[in-house]
Amino acid sequence: MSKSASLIPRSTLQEKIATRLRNEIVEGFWDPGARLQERILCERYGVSRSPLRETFQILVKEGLLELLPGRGAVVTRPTMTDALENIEVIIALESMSIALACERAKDSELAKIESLHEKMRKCSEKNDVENYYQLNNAVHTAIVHASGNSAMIAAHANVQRHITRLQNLSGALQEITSESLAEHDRFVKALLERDAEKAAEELRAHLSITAEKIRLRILQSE
Amino acid sequence: MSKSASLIPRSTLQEKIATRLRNEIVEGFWDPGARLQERILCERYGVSRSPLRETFQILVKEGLLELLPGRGAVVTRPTMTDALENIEVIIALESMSIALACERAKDSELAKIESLHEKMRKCSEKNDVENYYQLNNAVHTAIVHASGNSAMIAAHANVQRHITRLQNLSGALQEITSESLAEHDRFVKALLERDAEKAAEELRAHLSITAEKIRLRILQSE
DNA sequence: GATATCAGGATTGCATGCAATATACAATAA
DNA sequence: TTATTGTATATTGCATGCAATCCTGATATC
Repeated sequence: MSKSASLIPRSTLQEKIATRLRNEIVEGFWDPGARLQERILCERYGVSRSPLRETFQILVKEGLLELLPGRGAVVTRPTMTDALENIEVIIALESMSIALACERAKDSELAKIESLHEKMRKCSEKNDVENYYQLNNAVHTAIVHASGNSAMIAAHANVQRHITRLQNLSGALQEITSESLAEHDRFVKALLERDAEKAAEELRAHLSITAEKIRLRILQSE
Repeated sequence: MSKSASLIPRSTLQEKIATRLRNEIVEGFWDPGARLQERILCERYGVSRSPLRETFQILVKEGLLELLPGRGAVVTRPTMTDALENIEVIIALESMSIALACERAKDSELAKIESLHEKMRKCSEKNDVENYYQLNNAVHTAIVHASGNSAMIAAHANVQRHITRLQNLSGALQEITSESLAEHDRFVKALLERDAEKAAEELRAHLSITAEKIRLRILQSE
């Protein structure tokens, strides 16, 4: 009990800055295209340039920043085309996840998903838009977690972040509709019955409709 | 033609270091678990600590390094369990990609894939293991590119890297077998016929066999 | 012999310094 | 006016400095 005194790892400065800056970008505090000057962020977060610049590299990898050599960091500008590409990746990851979840997830995990789904239904009945979105995302995330595959979870989180950001920036992509809820009903039911093929198909169908809506938006804006 | 003189962006030091260090880790020059001391790498690459430390953050995001606060950078130790998780993500991404490619890819792209496939067949006939692996990877990567989805391409590259690394570290995961080649034949044929459903199914079947082999290895080693 | 203690040096985390580049703006020319 | 040049300032890219922490190994203790 002597060798390593600090088994509880300290949290690093970059982690903290990354968390703050990431949230501020995803929530729209910094506009897409905005230039992030080092001096200003250093003052804002009360740190020096070294940990800040290391944080920049993290957020570049997350697709939230772009680094222009000699000109510093710029907030990326997510487009509807990006959203469509991301949704297609999400379809791939979530349909695989739900199939794996049917085979592997513990009953308690499935029960948890059902409970989130039911809460979401309540919100839809009360027309509680804010919580509806959050629970919607929570259901999808929970399904990926239920796959028990941490690489899948990481890949999904990376892509999900962009969708969330575009929802924040451009108003919600999805509305509360009875169709959407019915689709959720179907894939959750199949999941609870552990019918992998059906669950994957229903989830794919649900997400494809979102993808189709985005395609329409892209056509409109051209 | 005056405002921005440097439209051709300079390459940054971190990029160069990242490329070198990434290759060295993937190719096994630095052992898994090895501690990377800043001073040693600075001398090796002829740079100072600032750009090196920024590079560390990049490779952490790529899953090649781990940063232990106060103790610096350590090369990650990929396991067979990781490989299995990664293969499952690859199944998700590639089966979606091949379906999209059936719908969208240009004839020339499909022809390119066919040509890679045929080259691979030649290597298998000549028992040219080295090139067989490379072409095998090239076929899979080309299919993802043919999806025309850059988010998919990026996600796939991230995961593929780990598989490649584990192949380098632990000897090849796949051998040249007539079955494996026959599987390739089947999904390439379906792709050329633009039969999305069949192509996805055949590719999934092919990759699932790799996954199964990894599962066996995991069981053996326990 | 095994474990604990504790300097001393090495190494990291963060701050700062310096030169090169980019930006902003005023003066000038077309 | 609009475009162009020159210059001062701001900003970035990389190097270095300093204090806190970690590691090593020599000594002490059981």
